Amino acid sequence: MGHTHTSTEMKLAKADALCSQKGLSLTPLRKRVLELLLEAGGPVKAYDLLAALKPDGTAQPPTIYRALDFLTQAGLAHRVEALNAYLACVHGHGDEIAELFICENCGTVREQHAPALPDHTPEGFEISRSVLEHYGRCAQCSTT
Amino acid sequence: MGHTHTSTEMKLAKADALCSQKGLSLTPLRKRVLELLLEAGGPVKAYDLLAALKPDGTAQPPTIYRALDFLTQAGLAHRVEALNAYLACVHGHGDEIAELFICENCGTVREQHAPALPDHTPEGFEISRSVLEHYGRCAQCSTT
DNA sequence: GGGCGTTATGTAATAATATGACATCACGCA
DNA sequence: TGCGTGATGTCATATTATTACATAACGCCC
Ligand SMILES: [Zn+2]
Ligand SMILES: [Zn+2]
Ligand SMILES: [Zn+2]
Ligand SMILES: [Zn+2]
Repeated sequence: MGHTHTSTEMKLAKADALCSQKGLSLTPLRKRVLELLLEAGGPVKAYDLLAALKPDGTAQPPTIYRALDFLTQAGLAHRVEALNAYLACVHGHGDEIAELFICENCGTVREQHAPALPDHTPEGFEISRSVLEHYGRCAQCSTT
Repeated sequence: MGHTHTSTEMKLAKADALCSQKGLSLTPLRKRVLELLLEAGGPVKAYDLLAALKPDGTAQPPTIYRALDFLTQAGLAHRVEALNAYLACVHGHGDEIAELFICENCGTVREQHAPALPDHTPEGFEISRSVLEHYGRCAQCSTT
């Protein structure tokens, strides 16, 4: 059994624990979608996930969008806004939020934490959600 | 003649100047789209712009997407990724990039500058474009 | 065990957003 | 004038996402 597979299983187990702790139910369908995201190791489009769920094409869009909504709400995945794609979250976030560095050459995404309150937030503005995405070339791709 | 109108005209004149300086041509169509964005004073959807361009519904999508591409390339407008909407840029950016604070209650957007190189950028990552959007409640809407 | 509310899923239809491909037009320039 | 280039017009289609309603699964009370 390869390393990736084992790692995926561990992450799924962690997700299970996190969900039951929060009173959320990580159903087989939702878990399967998270597994697909983890296996992909990068951003995946909703319709690609849909096709992977049911290769015969019988799964309908709401199936995948509902699962993705759940996962993003639960903090187990992020939506990459400028790609219309979804990404498994690689580490729980507390107060901090996700900041993504997306390589346009090789497609890899590096996820980091960023402070919930950016510098120079306008006086009185209450942030409920932030989108922090940087596009460019990763170190690997820059040198070639 | 009201203040808003005058201000829009001034901004259009500035845009004209900026374009000729850069060797870009702010054609009537492109200028009209920018004018619509300026008049709206906030994010507008592509198909709404399209409808405004030709209320009889004869304008086709590529018309508006091409104009928006031009305006965003020229730095005269921004795409608000998480809204699928477009926004006139209220001030030229040099090296700095746009950071948007979007009120989900009243729809107003506050645009600020942010440094092109965020803290903790991964070693060697070359950023070509960043998306910085914060959603929440503005000061006005927080107090009510 | 039988009703019953709640949550999750299945399914069909459609809406909303965006692009590709090719024709035509306008304009500067040899 | 003829040509090359950039801009626009137009038709078709692709991609992304939601609404609405039916069904299923499950716990809970009786
Ligand atoms: Zn994350
Ligand atoms: Zn790369
Ligand atoms: Zn701007
Ligand atoms: Zn507000």
